[in-house]
Amino acid sequence: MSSFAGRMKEYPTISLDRFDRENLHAQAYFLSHCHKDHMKGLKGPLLKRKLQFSRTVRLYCSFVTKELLLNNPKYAFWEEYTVPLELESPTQISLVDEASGEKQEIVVTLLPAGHCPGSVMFLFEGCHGNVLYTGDFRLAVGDASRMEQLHSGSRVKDIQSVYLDSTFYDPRFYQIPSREVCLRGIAELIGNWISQSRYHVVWLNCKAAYGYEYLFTNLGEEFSTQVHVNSLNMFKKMPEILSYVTTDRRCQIHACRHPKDEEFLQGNRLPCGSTAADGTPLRIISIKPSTMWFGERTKKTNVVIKTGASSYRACFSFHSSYSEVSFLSKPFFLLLVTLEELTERVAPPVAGEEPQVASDMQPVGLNFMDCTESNGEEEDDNEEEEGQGDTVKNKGPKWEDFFTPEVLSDSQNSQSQSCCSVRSTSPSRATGSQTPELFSEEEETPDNNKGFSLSLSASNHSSQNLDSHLDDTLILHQDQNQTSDGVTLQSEQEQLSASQTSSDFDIPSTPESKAPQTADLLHLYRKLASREEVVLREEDECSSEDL
DNA sequence: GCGATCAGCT
DNA sequence: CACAGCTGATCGC
Repeated sequence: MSSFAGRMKEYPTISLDRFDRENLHAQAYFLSHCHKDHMKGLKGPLLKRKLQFSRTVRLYCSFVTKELLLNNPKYAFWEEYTVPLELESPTQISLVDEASGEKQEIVVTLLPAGHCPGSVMFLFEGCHGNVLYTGDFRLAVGDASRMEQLHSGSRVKDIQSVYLDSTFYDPRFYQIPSREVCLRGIAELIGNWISQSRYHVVWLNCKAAYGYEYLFTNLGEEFSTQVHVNSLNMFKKMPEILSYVTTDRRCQIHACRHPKDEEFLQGNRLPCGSTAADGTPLRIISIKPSTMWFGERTKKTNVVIKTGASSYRACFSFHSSYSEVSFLSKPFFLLLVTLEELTERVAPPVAGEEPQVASDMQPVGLNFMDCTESNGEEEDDNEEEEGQGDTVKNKGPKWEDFFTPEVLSDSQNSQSQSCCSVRSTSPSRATGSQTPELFSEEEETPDNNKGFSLSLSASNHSSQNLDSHLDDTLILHQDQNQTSDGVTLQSEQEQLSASQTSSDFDIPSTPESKAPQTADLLHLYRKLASREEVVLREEDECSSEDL
């Protein structure tokens, strides 16, 4: 369940994915996707009442999310207060303090999150800096690098904080087979089964949540059929899904549900009650989509596993794996703090006081490059993200692509949409520097507004069985990384790139590479921090389109 | 009766 | 192996 409290330190007057408690006072609401654990308080009577008295408070989400939301009668009262936004199109929103009339402008951009239908990430740009709230997401390596809105020209935007779905942000979940691979495995199993006779049917044991639809559409397409589901209502305005689902039970692929579906299966019935046509018993297999992951060094395993005489488990994940998360977050990487602290810091920090670092902070992601099996052939079949793999290894670090002082497109680009010209509280930014203060100046207090923070928040889905460092929010503090423990120092050598844009920060791991030595990293970081040139690829310098 | 919370289950 | 979300018990209002 998501444990994100709903607010970001930079913009505490807006609430995301939480609608209870303090969030009742928000000036604008954002819903990343339509999963219940991100809708806490959304049907609360207090909130409903507040809306009726407000002229300015609105809920912003994608069109699809609005549709799914309003499909549930309990949320129907949101109809007139919900503003759907197009993907990837920056929209200015006024945050109004209705008591004082005070107004603040903020620009929000919705980015596809790949978690479930309608799911988005929110990029906010305003006078308190740029922040990215990912919500839950499943993005493959390379996806984020293709998102124009995260870039200014050829550079990654200066993003102050990333509020990140950390569900699988643990090395244990190093790799989760890609959607394509999982789909292929499932389709093969289904194909082999349903081709045997019309009485051979498949039951997809899916949970009551949005997110399996792409499975239905792809299988529907592959087998020229429709998938039986309980209801079509929510999809009535989504033809691209609607055409692949049906309430007609006479099909071979089912994803219908019933509270007692396991019992039904025992009795050789499908959850919809179907049992036999013209007296011939059905031959039913069940496939349960569930997350399967592979460690850094784990050999590949089949994405479909037989768990019983007629039951299977198939790999399926709504969330990005550790490596996918790492690649996404890398450019923004710096600080980890607990969510509790983050919340505290919504209030002014105590001057001169060191923010408290989570005691269980881990050097996340340190062993990346070391990964992979040794026989070089599995890269390709394992869908390793479009074979960028081999283009990377001999290239120099591209860390500076994101963080060199020269890079500065931001002041021209994103600023133009912001309400304030330049941050006054952040001198280095005021001058246009995007250098993350890897070695923060001593005199600076760990101010909220300064430096980067990677807030692993939004969810502690996996906290139950994992070590505490995974519990919801972790922020990696910039002041930690000069220590020799390697904290955060993992990132830069993966910034290798030979790809088309300098901002292609999503690079698959390189089989031959070794984990960097701490000493080397320190050396490199010191150079970077002192703005020495480390490796520079001229051709990728800012292009004129920035302007 | 309703909401919030939690254990249990899947 | 998780997740998302239900059901049902309990408690407070």
